[in-house]
Amino acid sequence: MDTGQRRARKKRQTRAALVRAALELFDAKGYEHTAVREITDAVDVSERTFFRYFASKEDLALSFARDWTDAMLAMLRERPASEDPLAAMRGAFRESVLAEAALDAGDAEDGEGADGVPTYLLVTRLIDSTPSLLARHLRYLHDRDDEIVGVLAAREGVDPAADLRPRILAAVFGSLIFLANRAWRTEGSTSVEDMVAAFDAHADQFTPDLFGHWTARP
Amino acid sequence: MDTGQRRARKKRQTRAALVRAALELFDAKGYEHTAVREITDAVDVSERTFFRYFASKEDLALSFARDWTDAMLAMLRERPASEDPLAAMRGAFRESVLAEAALDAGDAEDGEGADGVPTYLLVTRLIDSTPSLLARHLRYLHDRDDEIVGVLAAREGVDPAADLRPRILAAVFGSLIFLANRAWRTEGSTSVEDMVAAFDAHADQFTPDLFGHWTARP
DNA sequence: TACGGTATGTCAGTCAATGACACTTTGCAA
DNA sequence: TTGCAAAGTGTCATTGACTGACATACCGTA
Repeated sequence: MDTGQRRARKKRQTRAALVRAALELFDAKGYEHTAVREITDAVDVSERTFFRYFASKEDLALSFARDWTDAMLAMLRERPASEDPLAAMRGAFRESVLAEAALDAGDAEDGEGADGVPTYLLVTRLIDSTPSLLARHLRYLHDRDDEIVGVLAAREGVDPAADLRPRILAAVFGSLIFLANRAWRTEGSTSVEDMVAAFDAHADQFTPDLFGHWTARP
Repeated sequence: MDTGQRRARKKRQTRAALVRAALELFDAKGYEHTAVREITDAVDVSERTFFRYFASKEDLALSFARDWTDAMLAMLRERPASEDPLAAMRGAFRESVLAEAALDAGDAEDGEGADGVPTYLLVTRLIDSTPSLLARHLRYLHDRDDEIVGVLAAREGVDPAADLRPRILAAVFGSLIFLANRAWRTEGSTSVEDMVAAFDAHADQFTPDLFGHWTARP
């Protein structure tokens, strides 16, 4: 249906230019203080065009989160059945983060993001520091939880409507990602490997002694 | 500082009138299709006044959620130390929901909400069916998780910065509430007791067999 | 009663988002 | 090559949430 090459390429370019300009502006002056107008001026397209590419300003800011979630779900589906649910999610997380980071390094033609900062970090920081974006992002994750639940339930052969375990695990997973991300950024690292390590350290803490009364841990 | 009685009373009245009018309109025509203007017209105040009472339209819609969270936290703090964390949260949930429902029944001068529908149900339904509200609500809960974590950690004497158990439990708690709420509404009940029962049924499923591979449950 | 502070109204303006319509470019076929 | 239809874009007008500045009405108190 869309055999046209030049046309498709131009679209991709415009879209990429909008995202790039937007992220730079967001990083420089903050999300709230960046008007759509400024973004479109930087790329020299009309404001109307912006909204033909993105449903909203938030939509643009979260486009990376969407890509990552897609990747993570794809990885999760491919995990061997021998892994238990938690192990599968940990594996899927690791693989998807590394894959996205590689992609990012790939199309970083003249230095990533503003200067040397990987997009993954840029976007995470942006979301976590912008209340309205954080809200949208949480809802987005919440929406996609259903898919995670579906995959986990299928893997383990349980009924997701009656058995809450997949649902609970998905919720916990989301929390762990959030906390690990924040911890990672606090430590000031920009390496994706460190991010994955931070996640693993957090996931290690998710153990059965969560139930009953708690006693101090080693 | 504010000994004036008439003044304070009028403020409360205006605020209550705005909330009441808003909820009725939201219920009748939906959140998105209700303009702030319509709400203020119904109460006969200026649009500017609305924004002096509420930071945003969303702020008004979520004011009940705030009240409930306050109540739930207060209850949680009062739970006996003998209860393990999960039991304490279950108790706090039950008590706070029943308390808020009683409050609601109290000031429902001429029939609750639109007609006989308890505010708790009205608001829950509204949030769950309005994407932008759901987003804000999720962020709100996320923000207040810190407080829950603090209480749980203090109860059990663990360090919330190093020990993730309180955090994870708070996240799971949020999920359980959501799911129980939805299940309850699906069943068509408007009784708060049923809501509490639904929550308990869900919480019962949160057990240590969450770890490792899953086997079918009885 | 007069004063000071607080609640409210009015007005103008910003910004995100959407619909309607016109114009230009591109892909493809006669 | 020409010509047409679709896709992409621009322009304009409009709605609706929200904010700041300033004026006005109101209440509690000296």
